[in-house]
Amino acid sequence: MDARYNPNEIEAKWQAVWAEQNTDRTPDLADHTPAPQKFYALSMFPYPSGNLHMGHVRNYSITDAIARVRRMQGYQVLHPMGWDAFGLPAENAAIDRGVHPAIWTEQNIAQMKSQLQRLGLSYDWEREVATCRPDYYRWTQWIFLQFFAAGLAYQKEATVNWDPIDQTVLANEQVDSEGKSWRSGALVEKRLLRQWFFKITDYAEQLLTDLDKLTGWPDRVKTMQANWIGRSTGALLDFPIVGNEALTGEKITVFTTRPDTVYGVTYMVLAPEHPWVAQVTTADRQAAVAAFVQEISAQSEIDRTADDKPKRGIPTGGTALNPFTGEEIPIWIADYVLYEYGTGAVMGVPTHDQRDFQFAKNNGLPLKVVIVPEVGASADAAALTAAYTETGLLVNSGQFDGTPSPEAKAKITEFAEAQGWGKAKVQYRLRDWLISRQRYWGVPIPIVHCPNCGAVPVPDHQLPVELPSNVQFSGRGPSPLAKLDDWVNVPCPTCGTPAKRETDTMDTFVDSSWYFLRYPDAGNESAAFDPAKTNAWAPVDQYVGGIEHAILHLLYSRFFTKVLRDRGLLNFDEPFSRLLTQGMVQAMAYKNLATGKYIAPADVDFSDPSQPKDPATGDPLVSVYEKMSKSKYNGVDPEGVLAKYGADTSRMFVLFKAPPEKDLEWDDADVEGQFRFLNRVWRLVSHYLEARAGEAIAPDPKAEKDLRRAIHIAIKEVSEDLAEDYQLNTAISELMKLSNALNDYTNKTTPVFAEGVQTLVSLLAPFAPHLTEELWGAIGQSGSVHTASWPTLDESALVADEVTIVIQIKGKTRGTIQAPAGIDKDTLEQLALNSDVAQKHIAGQEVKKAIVVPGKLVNFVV
RNA sequence: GGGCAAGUGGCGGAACGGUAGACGCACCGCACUCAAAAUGCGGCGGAGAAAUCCAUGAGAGUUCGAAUCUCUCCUUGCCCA
Repeated sequence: MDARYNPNEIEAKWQAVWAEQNTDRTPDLADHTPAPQKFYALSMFPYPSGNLHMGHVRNYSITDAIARVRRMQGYQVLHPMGWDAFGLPAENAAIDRGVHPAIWTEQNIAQMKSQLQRLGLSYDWEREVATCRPDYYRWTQWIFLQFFAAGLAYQKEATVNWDPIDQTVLANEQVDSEGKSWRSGALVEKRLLRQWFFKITDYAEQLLTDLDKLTGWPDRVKTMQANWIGRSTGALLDFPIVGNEALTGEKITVFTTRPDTVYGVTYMVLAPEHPWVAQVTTADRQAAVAAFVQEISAQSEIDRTADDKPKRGIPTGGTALNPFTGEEIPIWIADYVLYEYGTGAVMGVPTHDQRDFQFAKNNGLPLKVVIVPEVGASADAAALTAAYTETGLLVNSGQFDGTPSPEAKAKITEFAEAQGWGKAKVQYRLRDWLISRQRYWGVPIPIVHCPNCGAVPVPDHQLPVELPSNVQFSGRGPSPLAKLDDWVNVPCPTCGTPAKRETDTMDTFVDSSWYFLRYPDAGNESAAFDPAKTNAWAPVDQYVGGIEHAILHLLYSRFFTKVLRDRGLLNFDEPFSRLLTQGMVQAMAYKNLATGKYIAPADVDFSDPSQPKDPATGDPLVSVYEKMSKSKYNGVDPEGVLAKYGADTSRMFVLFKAPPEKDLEWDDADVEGQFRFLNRVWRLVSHYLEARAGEAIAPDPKAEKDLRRAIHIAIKEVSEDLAEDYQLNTAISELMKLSNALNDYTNKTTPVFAEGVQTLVSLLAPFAPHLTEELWGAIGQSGSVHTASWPTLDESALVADEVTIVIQIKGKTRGTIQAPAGIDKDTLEQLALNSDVAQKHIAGQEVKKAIVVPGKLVNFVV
């Protein structure tokens, strides 16, 4: 064994050995009877940008440590990796640099794969998937057709972002905060296009109620999903349109969570996109209304509904009837009503809804109080300075006067139902998932549009519908696929008539909504997966990834799982049993508050160390920890850290510095600290080997027993830290304690010391796999430490002869005594009472009560 | 505005309702060295000579005992409006 720890040398050596021996191959569950204990450990797969960043290092180090621990604990482990490889950046590279997206993507995958391998992550690379490869997206298409067959994939008109200069559709992320195209700078317009949707709303209730099953998920993620689904109970109420020949007998239906306020309705509002707008509008109002509609169409949804923006609207001249009061009320259109949400129309109750209140005040609409806080309270609308949104008693509400408002919700709904004016309704904020993308680098939607048969699924045996490779990328005009006539024009699979392929591709979230089902059977060429294999490995036992996926990716994956279960392909209904959302990796950034610009750390003027300055302006800079990013010049490249300290130190640092779910502040000094620790472990083993080779020294029984206790405390604590919640930072601190105890122990020749060294190497293995593999061989163990078993806790070793007992007087700690372990309560109380500490503080006072916690403390109440 | 987290030394962070600050970083002292680095030993919340006292965002409460449980408030972050 070398005297010096040389990480680069041993890491390269062991990575080659592991690769050659295929150490991390997944065991075959079918080989084991009875069924073995399986463990499916999964990190969220990355987008292959070509550059590994610290967030990846953190994510994968966490999951790898977990996978390695479980292997050592005897589980059969599946720990795969793959690539979320479709998406915009590849298409941009094609436009900007003329390199085909497939080539660009595969190059990036190769690059990132070698970076990942440098980290010593125990992946079974035989199961690698890449969503952009036909052997994968063939099955994405097949799953789409499963949805289609189940009536869960359908087309409807929806708005898209339209760039009028480039004549192309833009993704939301290609539109900046000012509503301009990132490429052309043109003001983005809204256009209606016929597009594909997944009917996730059919599963809204299940997706909500099943959150209760997810006991291994962080509460905040569940809350975020629940908010996103947004279940609200209320009523659909109908307001007949009056005085309009074209719409005779038609009704405007609104959804409201406050049917108790229906007697206070003083106007109706339609979304500007509502199909009846033109017909409802009276002749004299047509021009003004059309202009308003045009203007609103240019605004983003966020602008339209933001709380701090004034709500704008204009009257249509049309009139509706409030059937409850018999009053005629004006119909308006306004920006804050969205056509996609609810029924695209709302009832206006200015007195009991704050948004309606402001709208009515701004537009001179009447107010009518229908709920008062208590009996006899003023019902004067003019006196209100804000809407009264609390519960109360109904007034001005006909037969419902005096009813408490919560009760009135149900009563008025029942009454409406009886009268044929409406019905109770559960509404969700969740909308159907728009999966159509008008671009090239995605999964082609396997549909052919036939003039006779309509939308016809491409037959299974014709899958995959491959992406053509002879494509021009300009970033202008329609999707590259739509421009390829020989690709678009095909006969209808059903009737043979000339027909056209669907040219939309799928949202990349579709690709990632099922990849975890593919890993258990990644090579399958005749099915997306063999249900027997996927049911055996899935659900994922531990999923690890960023909080930014708390809503969409995780919700979509849950949706897919439920749909595929209902199609008989899966026997479970939640894909991820436990979820760990790791925090961000942050680093110090220097910001000039005056200019709002970030300064690269290398450029900062540190001539006054207490006050960094902007080298250009001389302004003082504030230093703050922020998420690593190019724009803030605070990124730390993993390659540099790996080259300098090696993979083991990098892994140890990201695992030790903060609990996994919290943000981690990058600090070079702390990386050094971890490097020092690994060096100490190296020297410890080195000293141990020297001592072992020399003459044995007679052991001191008491010291040996204490050391053995320290060893088994470490086993206990580390095992507990890794049991469920993965407190990796404290697990490593326990290893440091054990290392310190062994270092302090002078007689390194004894069997107990040898046990200590072997235990330390084993417990450290999941975190620093290369170092421990080297040391495992050096101390004379055969095979790999990673296939060795996890140290077994000997409970008897934890028992101490003497324990420290805390002496408290009236709950205040006054000192400690040493007492024999395992003595009975009364003896302990006597011992404590007679102690110097107790005598001094009791000082003649009467002891009224003594609380004795065996092995811990005695508290005297005087 | 609503919901969910969180607030502990100079810093990151530990603490089944039971000695607050484990472990690490930074810093200080000492040893080794011509010197430095590395390494090793020791110190390190505040006040005090000490005995002790005070300290977990603020305030109340429950309890023999509260960083931990309850309530009110303040601050920060995230999600939803």
